[in-house]
Amino acid sequence: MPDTATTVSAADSRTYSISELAREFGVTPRALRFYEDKDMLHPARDGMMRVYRNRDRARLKVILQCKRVGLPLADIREILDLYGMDRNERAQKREALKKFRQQVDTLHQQRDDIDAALEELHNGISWLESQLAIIGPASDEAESVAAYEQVAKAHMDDA
Amino acid sequence: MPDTATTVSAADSRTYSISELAREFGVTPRALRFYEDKDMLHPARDGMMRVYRNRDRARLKVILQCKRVGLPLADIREILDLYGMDRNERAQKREALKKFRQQVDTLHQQRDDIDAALEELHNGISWLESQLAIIGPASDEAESVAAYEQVAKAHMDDA
DNA sequence: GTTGACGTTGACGTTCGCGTAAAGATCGGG
DNA sequence: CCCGATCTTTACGCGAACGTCAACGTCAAC
Repeated sequence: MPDTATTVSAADSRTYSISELAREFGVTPRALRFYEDKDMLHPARDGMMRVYRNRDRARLKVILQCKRVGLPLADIREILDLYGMDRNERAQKREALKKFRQQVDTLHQQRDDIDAALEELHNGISWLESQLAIIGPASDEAESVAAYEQVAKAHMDDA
Repeated sequence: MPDTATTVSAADSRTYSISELAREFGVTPRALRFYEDKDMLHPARDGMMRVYRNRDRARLKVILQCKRVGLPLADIREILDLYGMDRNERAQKREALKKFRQQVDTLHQQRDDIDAALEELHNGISWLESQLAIIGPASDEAESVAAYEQVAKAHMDDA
């Protein structure tokens, strides 16, 4: 089964046009140019046109993985920079590891924020539900506004 | 204990200057003006100066609560608009309830995204750690780059 | 009188990650 | 020879939620 899969597997030394690579990863050519502008990719050139080799393809993969993980492009760039330093890749990896761990922390933080928000939301929801449960007693009286003021105050003062 | 607490409790009919109210809620005056510009607050005027009464204070409280919950200002504005309609507050509350439930869904979605990101991060971290565990065999050989390429490929192809 | 704290209204700047023209080069096909 | 597809660069737009001037008025205090 070598021939049929040739185009897909065989981690090869192909070259890619910008839109080829873009399609493969489900991004737009604009994104690739943008990453290049941010010094995250450095494709070769054939005349004017960008020529992506598998080095660039690998870097793009890293970029997109890091993006999925929520890292800002600036941080991703630093990580990629470290990978280019060739010599002391241990320091590089330690740096990347550091950033990853930081990102774990911030993600945990964000998750806690979301959980807190969800709690507040559930409070608000059950309050609204209780309000709606009171089928509508003296709702046509103009004092309903003042009533809201009162209830809202009681509700919010402990929040 | 009525006198001492007079300034704090006694849900009163005070008036607030913009910076008073801002300080009380830990936001900047600019934010309050911004909310007003977005028709979320409608303070009275004494000449040029904004005069906030407890109605506005309550609305601000709602705004900040909704913000904490992650609602965009546009949605918060709609919720506040509904509260102003006086008559049919049941429809209003149902609308708010709807938005709250929607927000619950999006927050759950975001949490799942974060969890997925955390998983990927943990994978990346343990990969980096394993790389660092190999105390550093032929790291001075120039082939370390190619080695990275290979390992990275193996790592990323299943991701 | 003048200083300083507070208020006002514009209006442009910021951050992020691209999208979206605009205007042109280059290439193969019909 | 022109068409359409694909590539290039430059550059402005966007959306969210304000920040940060600028330039000015107003007030009590010293």
